[in-house]
Amino acid sequence: MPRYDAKRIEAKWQKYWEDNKTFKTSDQIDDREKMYVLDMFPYPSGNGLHVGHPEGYTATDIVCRYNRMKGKNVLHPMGWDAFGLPAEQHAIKTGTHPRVTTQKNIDTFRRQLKMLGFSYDWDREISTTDTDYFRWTQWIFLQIFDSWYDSKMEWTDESGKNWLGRSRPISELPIPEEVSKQGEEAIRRYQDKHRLAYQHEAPVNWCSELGTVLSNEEIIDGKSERGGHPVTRIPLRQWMLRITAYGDRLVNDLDEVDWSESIKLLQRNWIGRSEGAEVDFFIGNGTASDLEKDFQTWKEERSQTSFPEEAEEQVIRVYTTRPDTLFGATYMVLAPEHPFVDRLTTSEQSEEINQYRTKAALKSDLDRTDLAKGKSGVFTGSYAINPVNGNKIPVWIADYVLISYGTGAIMAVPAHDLRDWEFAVTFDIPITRVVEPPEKHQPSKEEKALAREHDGKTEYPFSGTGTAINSGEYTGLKTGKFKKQITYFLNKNGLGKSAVNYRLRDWLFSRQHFWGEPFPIWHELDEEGNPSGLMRTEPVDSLPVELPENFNFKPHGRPDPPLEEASDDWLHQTAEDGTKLKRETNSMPQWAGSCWYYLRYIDPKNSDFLIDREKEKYWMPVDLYVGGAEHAVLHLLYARFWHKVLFDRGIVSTPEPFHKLVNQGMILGDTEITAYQTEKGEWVSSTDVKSETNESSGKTEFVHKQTGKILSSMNLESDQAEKKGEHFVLVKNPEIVVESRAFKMSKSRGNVINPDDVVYQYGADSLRLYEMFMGPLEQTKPWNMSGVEGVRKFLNRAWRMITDERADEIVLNSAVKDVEPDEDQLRILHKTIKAVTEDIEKMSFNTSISRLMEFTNEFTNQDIRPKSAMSDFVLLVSPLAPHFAEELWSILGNENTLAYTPWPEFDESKIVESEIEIPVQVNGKLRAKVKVPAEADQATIQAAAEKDPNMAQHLEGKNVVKVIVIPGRLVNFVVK
RNA sequence: GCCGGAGUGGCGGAAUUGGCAGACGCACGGGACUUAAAAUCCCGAGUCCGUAAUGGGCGUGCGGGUUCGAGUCCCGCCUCCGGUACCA
Repeated sequence: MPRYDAKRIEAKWQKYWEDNKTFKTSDQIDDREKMYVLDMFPYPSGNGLHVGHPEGYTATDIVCRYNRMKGKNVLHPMGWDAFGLPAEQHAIKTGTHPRVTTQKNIDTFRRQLKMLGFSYDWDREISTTDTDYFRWTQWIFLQIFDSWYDSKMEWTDESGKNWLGRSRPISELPIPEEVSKQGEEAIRRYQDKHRLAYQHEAPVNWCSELGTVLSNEEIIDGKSERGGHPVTRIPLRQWMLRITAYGDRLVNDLDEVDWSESIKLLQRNWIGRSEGAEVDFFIGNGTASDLEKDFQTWKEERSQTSFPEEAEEQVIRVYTTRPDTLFGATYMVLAPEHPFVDRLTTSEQSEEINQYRTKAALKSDLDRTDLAKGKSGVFTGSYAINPVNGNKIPVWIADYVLISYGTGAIMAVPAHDLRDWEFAVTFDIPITRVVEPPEKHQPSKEEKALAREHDGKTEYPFSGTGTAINSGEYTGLKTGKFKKQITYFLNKNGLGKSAVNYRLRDWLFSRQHFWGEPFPIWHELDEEGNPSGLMRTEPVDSLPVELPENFNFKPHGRPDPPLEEASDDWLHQTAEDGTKLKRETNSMPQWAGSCWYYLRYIDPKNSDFLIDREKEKYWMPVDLYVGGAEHAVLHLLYARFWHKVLFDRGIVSTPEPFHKLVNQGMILGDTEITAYQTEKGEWVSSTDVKSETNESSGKTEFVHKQTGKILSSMNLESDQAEKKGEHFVLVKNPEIVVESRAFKMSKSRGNVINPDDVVYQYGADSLRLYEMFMGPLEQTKPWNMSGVEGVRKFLNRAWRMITDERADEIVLNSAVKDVEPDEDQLRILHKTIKAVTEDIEKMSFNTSISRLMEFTNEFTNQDIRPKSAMSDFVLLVSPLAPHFAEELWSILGNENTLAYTPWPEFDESKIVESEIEIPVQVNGKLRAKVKVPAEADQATIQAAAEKDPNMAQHLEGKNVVKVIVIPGRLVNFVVK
């Protein structure tokens, strides 16, 4: 009668753990080794938990439970990344305050997580929306606001490590004399320009129909996701964080962390560090006729002074990674948004230029991508002088040059840059070759694609390195050497300097939303009530700046933030000196709260500081961080950046926050078999079907490749299809190929698995076990409901191995006896302990479950099951199926939770077998197996193999050339 | 296009990092128990040839190579998944 009853057991132990605070981590630091295991905290959406969440959470839970039993002091917290758009959109629709919606969702998530039996210390729960939490988010923002980056500062941290570059208090920023001469306000503005948090006009996606600003994710094909309304890009005042200052350190410190190489590479590519030079090209005062003469004078002056920090009006500054190709620069290109465009445009060209600029401004990023096929641009009518050879070259504008990268202007070397080549060919601009490819060089695919016929010859661009030609005194130099020498020359003559650039842009840190952290910033207003551009910070002791109450969530229809409509007492204030102040009305992006939550868990209730110094030193860094790969770039980059600022400012002690990172793979829906039919019901092989996006409706359609007819798709049951050769085909019509694959879970596809249902039907331990048994943690895997049933059957079996299912009371199975295990049993037990231990250490949970299944299979066949072996087994399953294990542990006669019972140790000597079976091969093919003593030497093994009756026929009449014997492994006869 | 990851039975996946391919599980087939079903237990199973085996051939996306020996290493392709979009 007492079968394994997951529902009863799970409720019982969840209550026990909660009542006894079994997993509470003490506030006191002790001398045990620490282990900080962190999950990426979820955004509590209205849909509740999906099966992807428990995957990572189960993995970390196993690691935690295992390490507690190993005697470590484990910190394992959970919380909520609870600011975000959906709650605000819900508020606009219904008027319900986002706080209410959010609280409701959090309650659902918490209930669901508790139902799965994770060993979180719930006393440390935090939400980014708690005023007590975002008080410190704002405080950190003020630290960033109060910092400037001194890239030249050399310093040593507490551990004795040397660093170059550090964020320092803005009060330590050296003020140039010409600035301080202009007085207090000039100094303040100079400081504001150097802060790590600064303001900047940046384009936003404005949708006038919806009356709101949209994020990139809310735009599909240049139209709003909701309603399909047009979106335009308009400039708006925004907050930026100077993450590029940390570009080098964000790249370098990746060497210090234990992350997969592919994630590190992803980050490196995202940062996209490149080395090159900045060079000034002389343009004079607009369209001067004496350009060449003025150039000589300018060059003279420059050689006396040095390369100026900021370019003057009379030069175009460019960034290039190939200063060695300077002699081949035959034109220049400015981004359409470049501030010099107006000045450089001649009256004849102005109409064309303006048209082009208007067109470019309307283009979203996507349109620009569409335009990637082919180059467009307009000549400004003006010229610049190439500083190395004095050549007069035309200045163009083109949208293949981006205003946001480098200096927003390039020198174009068509012979050695594929984009410049394409542009020059299109507009018939001269091409000068200045690099000779290495002798055996063959043009690459891309280079071949751009071939042109010129003077009867086929010409290709060449973007590689080689030997300089047509480069004056530098001719004959190899590219690398040339770069060094020319950079030295440019620097000496004040014409250029070496420079580093990043693909990474400064972080756009403001959003035009209500449901986010307010900025602790006041703007000073002048007599007319307009912002003067000067700012004040909210005093630290009056943080947090809370969101206004009684707010009307309906959009006000302007691009500026919704908080502009907040009540006057929130929005305005008069300072003690009588200055009128207006609050910053942008809010922080959702990333803000997730940038430092791992710190707050360590000391969640501290009301004096964001984290206690000693606790931080004990617990940081996070030892294991598990989450989805979708955060591999942005979240991890932003959090690392904040952490480094806090490190520089002495608030945290480690340069990196997350030591080991693991990304769990996605869980797909159940495998679907799809077949295609014409309107008339004729089957069409999936190999003859292509999918297309319908232009007008935006929906995906299936089209017959040969006839172009629209097809319908239908899902089949698995017994309607079978494998034939490479493909699956219809059982009834094997000519027809069908598709068999698993898809991402989505509401629209209707293949979403709800964890609540799985727990209801099979229990939390089965869900946990199945998610781990599916395959390697980091891999993408399809869900399969009967797999859950499989692990459930395993739990049933293991339950029966220990208890007597047929008894009326819960009692031990009569086979379980208080006796010593025999030699075989000991070997199985110790082999299992060893394998499970090593697999958990490797986070190879799927194989550790296999081991436990093998153990169960072995021991259910035994008539006598020693109690000690059963106890060890229960301890081994406990991290994976904790409720199940706790219940069996108590049935085995133990009083307390097993959560802190020492992990079983294995004894290698108990594992070795006295006699082993060794495969015997002939020419690498398995022909026999022989039993030999485990420690048999080569000669003994070979003799045993030769004696084997099966071997005689294989060796008969053959000439044995060589015999390979690997003791303990195999024998291979090489014969002719 | 570029970057990254992956291709092993009907399916999910294992394989001391060069040494018995297919552990473990699902699905499937056969049997036992049962009046019957569920549950449970036992047996079978990569594939082809063969009456059978302790038989033989072929088998880790495809084509080559290195090696006594390759799922694993090297060279050249193909397919799928994920990321990214003119970064000078």
